[in-house]
Amino acid sequence: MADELRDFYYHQPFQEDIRLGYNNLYSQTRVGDSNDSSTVQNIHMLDPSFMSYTHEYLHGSSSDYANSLGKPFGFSAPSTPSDQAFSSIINKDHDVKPVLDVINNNDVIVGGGSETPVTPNSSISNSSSNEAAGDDQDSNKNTNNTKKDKEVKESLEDGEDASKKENKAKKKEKTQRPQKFAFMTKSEVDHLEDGYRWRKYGQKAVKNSPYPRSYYRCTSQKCPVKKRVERSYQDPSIVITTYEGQHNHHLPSTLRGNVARMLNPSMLSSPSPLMAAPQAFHQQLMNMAQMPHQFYGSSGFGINPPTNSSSNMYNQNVITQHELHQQLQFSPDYGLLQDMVPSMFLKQEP
DNA sequence: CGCGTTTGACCAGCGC
DNA sequence: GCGCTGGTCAAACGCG
Repeated sequence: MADELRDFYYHQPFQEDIRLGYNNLYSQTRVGDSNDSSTVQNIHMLDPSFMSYTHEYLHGSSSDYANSLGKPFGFSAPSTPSDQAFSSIINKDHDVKPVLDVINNNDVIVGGGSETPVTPNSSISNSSSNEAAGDDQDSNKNTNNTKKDKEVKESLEDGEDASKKENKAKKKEKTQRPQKFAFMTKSEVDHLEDGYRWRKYGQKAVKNSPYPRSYYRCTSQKCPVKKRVERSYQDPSIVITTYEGQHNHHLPSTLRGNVARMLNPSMLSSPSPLMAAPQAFHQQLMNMAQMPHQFYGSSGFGINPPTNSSSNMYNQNVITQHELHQQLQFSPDYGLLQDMVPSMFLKQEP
């Protein structure tokens, strides 16, 4: 995994946030960099299906929600003895925390923020949302921005050869941009059950980490989805999972039952707004991801957007819980938003 | 026997 | 060109 991505992970406090209904379901949208005036824009949740799936993991779901997304979730199989344990795992032991949308066609999301990496070798680069991140096959090459910029610059200066280079670069960009979605999970289990079947095809030692990284491929025929799983060396209780690509098939029927059972709302102790308005929730997430400024600034919630390149939303763009509650109460989506607003935006009141 | 894991080898990209 | 690193391959192996 990229140093910058890893560093980004490692600098996110993994908060045990029980204030919010959706434990640790954060939309982390770091914006800007102290040395880069270009803020990260067009932030996406990347793979809506996975996003919803993650959410379902934590809080259950209705098949209507899945269907509304056009995704093949048709849970119908009967329960099995393992259901209970599975459910227990999901509901209690695993706090899933979507970290960031790494790549989505035109945008790279790994924001530098004003926090600089602690790791000396690391380089949370100024991941401006320009073409410089185009060759990011592995979300780990944002540090190449300058190089790429230079390349492009030279291309512009060198005539025909230059245009060839440029075309090559563009081609490269287009061909190597699989969707990726990374998140952290607090779990003792490395490979988390997610309803799909995976075959491990590799394992590598991770630089500067005692924990290896495992590579998995979806076992369904012609399904391009891969995932990488590694454990944080700073906090071994955290598993970092990176999904790449989108499933082009249904959930394995043998597993759907378990998942369905696990996600049965009746098993949940507390009702979730998602149950009532899953579509709205999903839309909110997508909106929040794509237009963070609206949520931080112009939404009327009083959350100020990053005003300059050195803004750090973790420190500066926060409001108190009291303020938030006051403001959200006037929103028709209060319940949803209450649960959605990342706790990191909330300044703890004394 | 089928399926999944393990693990050393291999390859490509990148920096020096 | 060389070495390093991340990612993948594929044969061997284990398990039910």
